[in-house]
Amino acid sequence: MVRERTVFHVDVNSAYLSWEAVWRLQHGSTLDLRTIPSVVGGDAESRHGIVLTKSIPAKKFGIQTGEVLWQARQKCPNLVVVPPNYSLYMMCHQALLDLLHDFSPNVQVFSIDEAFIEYTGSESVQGDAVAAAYRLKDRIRNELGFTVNVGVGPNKLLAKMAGEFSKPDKVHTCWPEEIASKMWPLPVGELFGVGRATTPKLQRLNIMTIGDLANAPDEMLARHLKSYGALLKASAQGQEFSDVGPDFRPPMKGIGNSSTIPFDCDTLQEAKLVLLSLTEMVCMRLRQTGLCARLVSVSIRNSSMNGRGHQHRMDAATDNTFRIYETACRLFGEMWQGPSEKIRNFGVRVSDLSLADFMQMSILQPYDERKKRLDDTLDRIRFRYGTQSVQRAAFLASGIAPVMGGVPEENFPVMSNIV
DNA sequence: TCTGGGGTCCTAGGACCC
DNA sequence: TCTGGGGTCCTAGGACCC
Repeated sequence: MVRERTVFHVDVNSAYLSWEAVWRLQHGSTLDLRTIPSVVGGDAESRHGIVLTKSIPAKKFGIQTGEVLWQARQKCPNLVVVPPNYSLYMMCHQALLDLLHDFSPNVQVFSIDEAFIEYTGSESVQGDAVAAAYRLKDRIRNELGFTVNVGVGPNKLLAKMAGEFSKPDKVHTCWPEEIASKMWPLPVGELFGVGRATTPKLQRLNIMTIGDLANAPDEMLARHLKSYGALLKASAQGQEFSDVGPDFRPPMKGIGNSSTIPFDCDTLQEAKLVLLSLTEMVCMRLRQTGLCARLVSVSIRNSSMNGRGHQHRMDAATDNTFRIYETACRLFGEMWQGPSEKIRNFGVRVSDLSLADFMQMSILQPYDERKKRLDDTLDRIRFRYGTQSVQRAAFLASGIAPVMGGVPEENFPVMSNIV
């Protein structure tokens, strides 16, 4: 049967852990991490000790993604914890992408381990959609060594929901006539868009399953969830109309980096170094994409895990590290209570972006050619020799990294265009 | 024993203008 | 003698995703 529209969703099973397992097997290990209770976890010493990905056996112990490692170990004393290796994951991501592009010209990357494929119109060449989904799944397993789930449906939402039905190494469909039997019995929290905060809200309204949500009165949803209620109800009914395609990527809205530092910061001097370090990374990425920003936001989280943020709209867009750093410092100064408040996490983010080519000259902040040259020089050195190859003198013996935050080698837009 | 990092979108209240 | 109302911008905060 040929459908009006057919979309695939491909999702790597326990991505980081699978990739780690495959790499180890290929490098002489006899132990397959996927077959034992194991997790990829951050470094507890530097206060990054959470579960990033769990194996299926680990899941059976009740271990959850995002959980702190010591809690996970309490649930499973024999838990094997391995550190993350992001460059390996980027390579695996690329390998998967290459294979998907070989399978179809219409691939939309959704995250490091997920992608959509528009299969509409491919039946005449590749045959029945479900059979093709099985071929794709098996080919990934045989050629790359890790398993995926492939969800098949009439739109991106249902394809994605289908991919979740059971794991690993599975193909599932969720066609319109299957929504009631396959999707509606699931707990409402399983629906894309229903998270930690909305689940209890819906449960209080006696909405326990996706089916309950699909049949809930509009007026009640609007009263408790505003416009989000109608969106979620439409999702529960399987309605979603966005396109698949690399061209459909929404333009980038902002660039930010944040970091939990290994110690609690309680001096202005240290705080400013952390802010500079983050600003270096943010601005490097900003200049790399040829953009300038007008809005600077700083966020902090203190030792009690309470967080807040401040933002400032500058008179003119800039990509200059020093200007953005100065703004960030001022914002921090405005919201920090002083040494009594110990800060564990800092974030710097820029938004309200515009093309650097059309950067406005501001009368208040005259364009500073020397600052621009310094930025360009540092960028070139760091691009060639690595981010740690040059550093500002203030960082020497500070114990604070001169450039902080990850550089995503690829931009992963969230499905903001869903609906 | 201690809780990551990268994003996007929506809402609400106050300021300000006409 | 009485105190409108709509629109937009700015800022903070919360929700969601992987």
